[in-house]
Amino acid sequence: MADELRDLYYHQPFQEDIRHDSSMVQNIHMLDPSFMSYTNEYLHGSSSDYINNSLGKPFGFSTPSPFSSIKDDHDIIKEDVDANININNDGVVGGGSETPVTPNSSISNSSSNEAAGDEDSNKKDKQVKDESLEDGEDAIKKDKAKKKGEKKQRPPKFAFMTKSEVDHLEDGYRWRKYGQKAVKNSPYPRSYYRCTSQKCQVKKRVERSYQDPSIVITTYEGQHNHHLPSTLRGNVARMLNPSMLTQPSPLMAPHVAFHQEFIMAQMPHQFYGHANNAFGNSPMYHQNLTHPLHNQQMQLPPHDYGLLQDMVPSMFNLKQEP
DNA sequence: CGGTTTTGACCTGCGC
DNA sequence: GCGCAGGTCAAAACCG
Repeated sequence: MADELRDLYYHQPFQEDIRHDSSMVQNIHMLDPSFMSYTNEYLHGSSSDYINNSLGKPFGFSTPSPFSSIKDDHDIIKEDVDANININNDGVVGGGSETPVTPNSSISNSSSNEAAGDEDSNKKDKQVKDESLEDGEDAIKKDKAKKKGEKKQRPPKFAFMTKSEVDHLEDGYRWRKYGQKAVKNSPYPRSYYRCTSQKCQVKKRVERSYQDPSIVITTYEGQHNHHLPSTLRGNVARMLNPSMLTQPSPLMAPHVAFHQEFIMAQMPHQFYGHANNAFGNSPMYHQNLTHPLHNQQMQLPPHDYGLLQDMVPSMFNLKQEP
């Protein structure tokens, strides 16, 4: 399993910056809670191992070419889903024995994160119940009782790193910042955002790597249950239009203030399965694709958009429509 | 004026 | 039980 997962999804736009370490790659998976603990451990600076191990190789890219390694979209999806099933059932990532073991073990971090997710989910539940029940306290008590008895499922998460001068990267959705916290061992704070759409509980965390301040780490949690805001939709769609892959994009214009490059991304099928996901519409991805430095390797045959097509199927469908 | 950001307080879980 | 860290709340400030 670990071998199968290896080399999938991992893009390596900065080969000069990111050292290969496939032994780490196989321990990472976007939808895997263990992976999240991994990212926490290695990116959030909660462990000294972050300092020792992650410099220059936090995600251990092992694939020379972003797309050449992607043999078949369907295979990837299948493997991805299978991996998630295993991960969710076992609670341990495949090849877990190779998961970095640190004083703050990934397991403990995972449980911590999971607890946080549970907490958050419970709060959401609380809010919903408070709205539906007149006796809010009873609802809270019930939730607390429920919380002790059973383990709630975490919403899927995935994280990626982007080289950017701006913290909050435009991804086509509207976000409201609801918190900011100082990150231990990091001079850079972590910001918490929530999708502004009603009933959409997608959240994201944004923080800057203190190892490389030019890198922004974005973690999405949940799945959008709505379409892109209409005002943004056109721009995003245009940005993701495959015909633009080898052409200058509006975002690539010289006047664009920031330069951001996609350093790492994993696209769990659950996320890019439909167009209305947080990542599939990310202009960051597009920018990476269109970056002059990467144009060569990013140029794709017109008939095969590979991962991009999988990420934003509706965009491709759109193109076919009159 | 409505939406967003800021920021200190609060809550929760975990490790010791 | 206590302290710490992560995450969230919510009032005030800010902004277009």
